[in-house]
Amino acid sequence: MRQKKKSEFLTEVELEFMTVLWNIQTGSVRDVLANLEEGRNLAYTSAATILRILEQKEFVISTKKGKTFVYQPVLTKDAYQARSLKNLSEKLFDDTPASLVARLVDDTDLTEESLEEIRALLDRRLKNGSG
Amino acid sequence: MRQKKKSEFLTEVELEFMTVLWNIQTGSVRDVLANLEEGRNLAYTSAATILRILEQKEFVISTKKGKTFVYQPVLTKDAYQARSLKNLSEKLFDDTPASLVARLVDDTDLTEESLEEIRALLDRRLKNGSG
DNA sequence: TTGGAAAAACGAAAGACTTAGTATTTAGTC
DNA sequence: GACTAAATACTAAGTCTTTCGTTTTTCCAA
Repeated sequence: MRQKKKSEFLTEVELEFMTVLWNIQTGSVRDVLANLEEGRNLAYTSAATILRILEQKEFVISTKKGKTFVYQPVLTKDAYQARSLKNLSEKLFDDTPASLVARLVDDTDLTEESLEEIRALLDRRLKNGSG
Repeated sequence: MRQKKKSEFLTEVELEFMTVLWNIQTGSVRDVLANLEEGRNLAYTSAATILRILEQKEFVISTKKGKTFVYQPVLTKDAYQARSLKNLSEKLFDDTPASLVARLVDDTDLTEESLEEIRALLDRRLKNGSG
């Protein structure tokens, strides 16, 4: 027997939709549909269903403008990024963020610039303490 | 005959099982079951099913020892970590690893030690070039 | 050689995800 | 107030995930 757990994370399609909403900030079903990537042919009703589900899961809220619902993210992209990273770190990196960064700089083909950039922001963070 | 689409990523339970296998390196259904976290009560047949699915998806291979199958990861943990990070970076960080690290050091409560450690390995990586 | 225990094979059930069709409601127009 | 176009609500099909029960196979010991 499996109890319904409050889903903390977005499914694939949900993330796709939230990404659009994070970009356009606010929009109707048609707006979101129009901002999906080229070649994505999704029925209007499918998009409406996804948005309704996102509202059920409290990732977005809607307000009625005329006869149209306008959707807006509740969770910021930054917050969801942080949540996802925390989860990945816990589940796959033994809750050791340093090892996550190690894997990132070892196995992804990062440019020298990216590496410098990363170090620079670490330096800033270490100087400004607050930790 | 349509062959089943093999997914590139592990589901929740699959990851749980792979984590055990990455630890013990090789093991039977009973071995894996015994190494799940305390309090996880899963039927033998459930564990067997998960391992069968993992084999179907080619995350593990099995060899027969007497009447028992012994399972072994095909994909290393390192490789799967890299794959997951690449995916997260693409899907949620606009394919910009630096912004991923930025989020990590900004929003996760990292200890000073973690930060130092991360910078240290960046320094090593920058000195040893190899990029 | 056969009986029994352990393992594997098979598949079912419940829920979640994705997609979309049909039905109903609604805002504005005449 | 009735009509119409557009939006929302409802529902369903098909697949995947997670769990586990039932049936079949397999090895070994008596």
